Amino acid sequence: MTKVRTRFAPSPTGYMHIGNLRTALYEYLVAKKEEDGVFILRIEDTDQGRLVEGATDIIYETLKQCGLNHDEGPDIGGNYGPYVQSERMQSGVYKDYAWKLIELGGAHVCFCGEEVIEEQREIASAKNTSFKFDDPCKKLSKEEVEARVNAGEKYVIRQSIKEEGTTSFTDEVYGTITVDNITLDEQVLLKSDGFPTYNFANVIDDHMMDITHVVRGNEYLSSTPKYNLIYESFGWNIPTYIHCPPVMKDEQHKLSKRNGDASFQDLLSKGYLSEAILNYIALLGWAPETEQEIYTMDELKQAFNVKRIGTSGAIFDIEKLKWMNAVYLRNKDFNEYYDLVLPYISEAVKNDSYDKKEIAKILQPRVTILSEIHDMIDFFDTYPTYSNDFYINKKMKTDPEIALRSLIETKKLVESLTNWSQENIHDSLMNLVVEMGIKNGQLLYPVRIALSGKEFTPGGAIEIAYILGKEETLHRLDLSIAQLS
RNA sequence: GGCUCGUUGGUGAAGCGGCUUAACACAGCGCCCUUUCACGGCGUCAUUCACGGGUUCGAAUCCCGUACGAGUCACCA
Repeated sequence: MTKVRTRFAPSPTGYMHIGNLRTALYEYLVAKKEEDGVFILRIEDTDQGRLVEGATDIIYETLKQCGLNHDEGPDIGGNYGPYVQSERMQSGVYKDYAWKLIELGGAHVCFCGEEVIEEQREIASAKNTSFKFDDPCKKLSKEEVEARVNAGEKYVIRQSIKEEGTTSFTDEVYGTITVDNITLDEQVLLKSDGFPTYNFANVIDDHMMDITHVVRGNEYLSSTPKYNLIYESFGWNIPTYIHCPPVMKDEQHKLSKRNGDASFQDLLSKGYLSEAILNYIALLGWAPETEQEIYTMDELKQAFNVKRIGTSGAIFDIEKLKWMNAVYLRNKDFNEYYDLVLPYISEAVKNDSYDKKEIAKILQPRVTILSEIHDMIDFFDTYPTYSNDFYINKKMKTDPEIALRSLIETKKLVESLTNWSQENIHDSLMNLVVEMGIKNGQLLYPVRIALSGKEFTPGGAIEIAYILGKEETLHRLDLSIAQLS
């Protein structure tokens, strides 16, 4: 059995999209499932018009952040280089192969301008029949073609497809697909600027790089027979195809760059972890055999199986990603989590006298995405103005009147406290509850409101008081007592 | 319009002819735990698998048709 070789072949046209990233993930997994599988990065930049500066760096950066490390690629080399199509072109390979394909009867030279095609299209639509370009250049003699090419006339090379028969192929996901050759379009292989089209470069490169498994979106399903015809003309081995269903924004629309839908970079900047994103998208369109949902990359390599990729589009559900992100955050070892979260805490809480570690602790079971941290803990720094209505809570059986009594007693207690430990604060307050003959919530709920000025907070009264320190606790208690009086 | 593909709950999905009066997870709802919110625990949420026929003792699972959706038909990838 030959080594499995897969390739991720993006165009450098901007941010990395979720669907794209998922394709990269699947390609990586298909290769890495095997001991000696090879994952390759190839840059497809044959469309000079759409190139975006810096886009290639985003691709490198993203793969790195995701741990989808490639074994061969433009930045690290390999035995099948170059790995950028515009560089490959320099040797004239695509042109040579295109001409060779002509000799083999799989292609022909075409001098038609857009007008000729347009004209035929109009006639077809006028007659209400389906359009298929019937290239008059196919009838040109070899001599005439040579003469015109030599004379410097602009030309393209189009694929030649016979009208009879059918072409079938088997996709690992979608099964066997058969089409009538007559419906196949004689696509351009080599553009007039000398660049190959994606369709052609792809076939040539995949063959030259010994790619064994082609993983791509199902939008290529209908052009795959055309590629296979090229492989057949050359007498090359056809790779194993793995077409993936699209990642959708909603039932009708794919997730796309054009609509400004969230990219991988956007998600990162909103505070999603790359591991969580990857884990989540692995499950979009692929179902594991077991009920496990949280996977490390190694586990994913083990569990991944092309046969369990689905066939229908999957809607990207940010809610589930949020949940998964929270799971990752919660399950992290505290120190690792702390490193991750510290910048966000420091940004929200500038006051250095507060113990950031304690803040991180109360946050860990509650954070979902990092960017939400700010609003959760900014009350430590800036005591907000709040409404006395916050003191009304039916379940806790508190109202402003009870609150005022509790706060006054708490203040007296706090003033007398000498040992400012969480344990001591807890025990003293609990004693006070007993002394006052009220319920826990009637004391602790108002105190928490008084200290935070917020209805909901990470952590309860005791934790917050502990972090604020005795002085600030008394200060806030005073302010709240004044407000309630 | 032609061709190709798809259709299980709000979402991701399992199921591949009887074990299914359709798993699991997210979201929702309710309860418990509890000093708020979370975390954790428990329960509930499709009598039904787009629809209509057929095959079969038996169908979400096989076949045919219809509807709806997507992709493709570029010198884009």
